[in-house]
Amino acid sequence: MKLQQLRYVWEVTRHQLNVSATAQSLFTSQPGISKQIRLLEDELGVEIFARSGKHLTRVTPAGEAIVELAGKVLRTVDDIKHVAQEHSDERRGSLAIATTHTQARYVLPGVIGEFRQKYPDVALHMQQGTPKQIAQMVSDGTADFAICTESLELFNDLVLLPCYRWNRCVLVPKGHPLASGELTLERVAEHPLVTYVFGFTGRSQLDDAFKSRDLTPNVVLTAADSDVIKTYVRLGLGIGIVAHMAVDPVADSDLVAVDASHLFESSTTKIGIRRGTFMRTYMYDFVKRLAPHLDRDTVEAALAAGPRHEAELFKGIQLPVL
Amino acid sequence: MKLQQLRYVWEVTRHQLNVSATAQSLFTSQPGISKQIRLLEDELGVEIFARSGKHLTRVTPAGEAIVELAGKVLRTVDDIKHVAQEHSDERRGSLAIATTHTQARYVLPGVIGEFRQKYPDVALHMQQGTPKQIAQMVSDGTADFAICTESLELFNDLVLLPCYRWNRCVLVPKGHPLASGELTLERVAEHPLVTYVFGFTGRSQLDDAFKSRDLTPNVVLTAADSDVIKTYVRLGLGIGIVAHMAVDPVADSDLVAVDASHLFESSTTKIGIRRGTFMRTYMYDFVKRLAPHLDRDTVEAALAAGPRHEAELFKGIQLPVL
DNA sequence: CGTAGCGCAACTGTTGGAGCTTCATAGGCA
DNA sequence: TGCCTATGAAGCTCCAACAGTTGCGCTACG
Repeated sequence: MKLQQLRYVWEVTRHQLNVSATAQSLFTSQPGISKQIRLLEDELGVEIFARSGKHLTRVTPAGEAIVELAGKVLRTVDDIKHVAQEHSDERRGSLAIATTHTQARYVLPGVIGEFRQKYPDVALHMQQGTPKQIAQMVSDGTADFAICTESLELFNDLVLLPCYRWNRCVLVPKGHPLASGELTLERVAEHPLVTYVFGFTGRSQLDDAFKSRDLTPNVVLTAADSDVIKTYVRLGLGIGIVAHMAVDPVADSDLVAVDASHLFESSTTKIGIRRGTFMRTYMYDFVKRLAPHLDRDTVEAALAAGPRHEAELFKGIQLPVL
Repeated sequence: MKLQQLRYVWEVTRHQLNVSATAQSLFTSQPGISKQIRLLEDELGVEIFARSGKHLTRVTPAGEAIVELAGKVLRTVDDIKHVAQEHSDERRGSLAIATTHTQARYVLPGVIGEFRQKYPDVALHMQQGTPKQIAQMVSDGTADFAICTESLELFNDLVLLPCYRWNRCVLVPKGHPLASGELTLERVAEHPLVTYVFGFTGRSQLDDAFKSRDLTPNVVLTAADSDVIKTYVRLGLGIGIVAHMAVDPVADSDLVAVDASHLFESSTTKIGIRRGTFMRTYMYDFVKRLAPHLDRDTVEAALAAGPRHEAELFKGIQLPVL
């Protein structure tokens, strides 16, 4: 058994069982991969992929387990590389962050700015996606950190560290009736709404609030992106409900942001890290810059805690509110 | 990075950094191993071993972490092989049991007899050692199961499953004053004792009992082996205190065994399994034969539970008493 | 001062990968 | 429904790289 073989098996499953595409992405030849996979199957005495004729159609039950373990091996190998790099040059390395638009655009710039200044030799990779994709990436080992508000709890190989809470505001054009007077859910529900897609940036809290008052909001447009929402508010399509931190007092001075923290439950943005990952020093530093209460000891304790047990660590902690 | 390189690094550390000895045990040449380790160190950019001249003297701090991760990789690779074998032939494989003399000699024969009958193609390996060695072997991956009464809790990568409780008895030659009359700690303390070495077969419970009554037992000989203890009792060196199950009504009919369960706390024998191991079907079966309350679901739940949390699973369970 | 034990160098057998060809399937289209 | 083409996997051969072997010299330690 060779690492190369495990890598091929893992990558082929990640490329929808398309060997040629896998070969291209790995800069090697298709026959090489086919051959190595065959060799591995021969050695193990089990078919990993089911074939119909010359096409790989699906992963066998044995293959499922093998692929998962192969992933574990590859991640551990990555950890070895990280450990080595940590000991040879602790300021050099790479950091892959998977996050949603709102975090990437409005929260992370400050943190990343400071971080780059301190660690100019750490290559930063930022990937955007849906909360589920983000969680998947970290679970896979494609990314180191998942930073978002939803869906992270779906993967129980992720340790979740609550970072900060945030509230919503209603965004209206200047002169809009909602710009003045007391803001109530009933008044909000009278207007067409532009807000986040379900599964994004605390959308469920929003729905819950309306439902608890038996109101049906008239959502005319949803987007995964606060900037898109603002654009349509400017067009007069409706009023926007966005995260408070997504409002820029200068760039958005043509709009009026009315605080809505009394209408909706606040949401908590968390950082998700795969359990068992080797954490570089600069990774701890990044987390601390994102959420000052998450110092190295706290994060280590959470990573060491058993599945579903890290929550207890944060019982008494007051999170910052953005 | 090659699996071979990781295997070499791991094996060299397990051979006290003696490359030549490692080469012999792996049936390869010393320069081959040296070369591969060099190559790995070059690739990682870190020294794994510190050298003085041409001798490997110790493992560097970076090396410590790398060796540990390499071990993890190798164990996962073994798991892959096990998975494959489970799917190709679920009745064939191997099972390595590490245990102490008392279990191997008096408890396991019955279980292993039945087991062999059902799984004739599973190669059984039994290794004896001190409880600490046993725990280390399972933690290493050298053995699958650790079966003993002590020290297993020292390794927190082991999941501990309580199997059965057992009591002690006092073993005396026929006609000995202790053979009749009520057995008390005070009377026992009047005689020279032959019993288990500390760290073996529930020795600590024994000491605790005497200490709680402010008695100092006169221990004249200790052994790791119930048979050795019996031999010296026969020689008249003193009275023996052994596990109840270590007394054979036929073979030991020349001695008198007086039940001492009212004098000493009962001990619990546990089975230790490394967290995250892939368990073959026949392994679950073995565990169930050893302790009927440990069915597959229970064991799986315990293996999935976080460190130090599996104990909760067994709160309400009444263990069999041997 | 002798020996255990490592590194170096030249050599060899093995093997992983490239390139081309062959073969099987899926899907489009009549 | 049947034919045809595009896609994609496997077989084969050649080559280059490399892991492992053998023999030898060197170093450290008892």
